[in-house]
Amino acid sequence: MSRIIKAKALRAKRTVALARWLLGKHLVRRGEDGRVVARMILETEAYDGERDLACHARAGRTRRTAVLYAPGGHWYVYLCYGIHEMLNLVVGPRDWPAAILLRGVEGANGPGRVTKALGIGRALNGATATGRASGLWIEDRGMRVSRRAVSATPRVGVDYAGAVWAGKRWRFVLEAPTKAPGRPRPKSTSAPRRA
DNA sequence: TACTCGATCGGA
DNA sequence: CCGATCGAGTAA
Repeated sequence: MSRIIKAKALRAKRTVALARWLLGKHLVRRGEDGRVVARMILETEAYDGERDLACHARAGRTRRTAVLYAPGGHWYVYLCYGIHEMLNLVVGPRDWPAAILLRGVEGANGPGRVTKALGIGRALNGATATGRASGLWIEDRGMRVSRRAVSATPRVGVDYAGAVWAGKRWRFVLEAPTKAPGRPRPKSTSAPRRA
């Protein structure tokens, strides 16, 4: 079972909830040669609105941030540190600038490595993320993610945003699904429940 | 036009 | 820890 994520789904929930929801979905890339590669999304980060001082839209609408104001379902790709391409999924309704940075997928840990691994560059900036047309989309392949398999931490590299915004735990990490039988359930010690 | 500084990474 | 490397944003 495998279905392409539709724009509607990317506009219904709030940005932070979507960042968590994307964990376990698959980033699917069709290359020039027609080969299709799918990697499970393992790490995301939410950027939400002009008020969010870590978000590129903090300075409002500019040539670069224009795509963030598009309705959810487009790609936002930009160059960071002059070297690394960063892949973001624009989410939310039109005119609410928000995006989710894809920081990690199976086999690629780190936003710069994700794009390098899948051959993603700025040519995809503004392209649709909700269909095969752009060669890059997201699929739900039925992976179920339990709440406790996800950890939430502060976003990386945004100290400049100040304590309040840098402190938001808007980075979500899915611990790699393990096939092996889980560790034996910790024997519930018969210790008293309360002191 | 002249600056400054990054949503990072790999190597010393 | 440091340098790479370049475009967006800002000030002038």
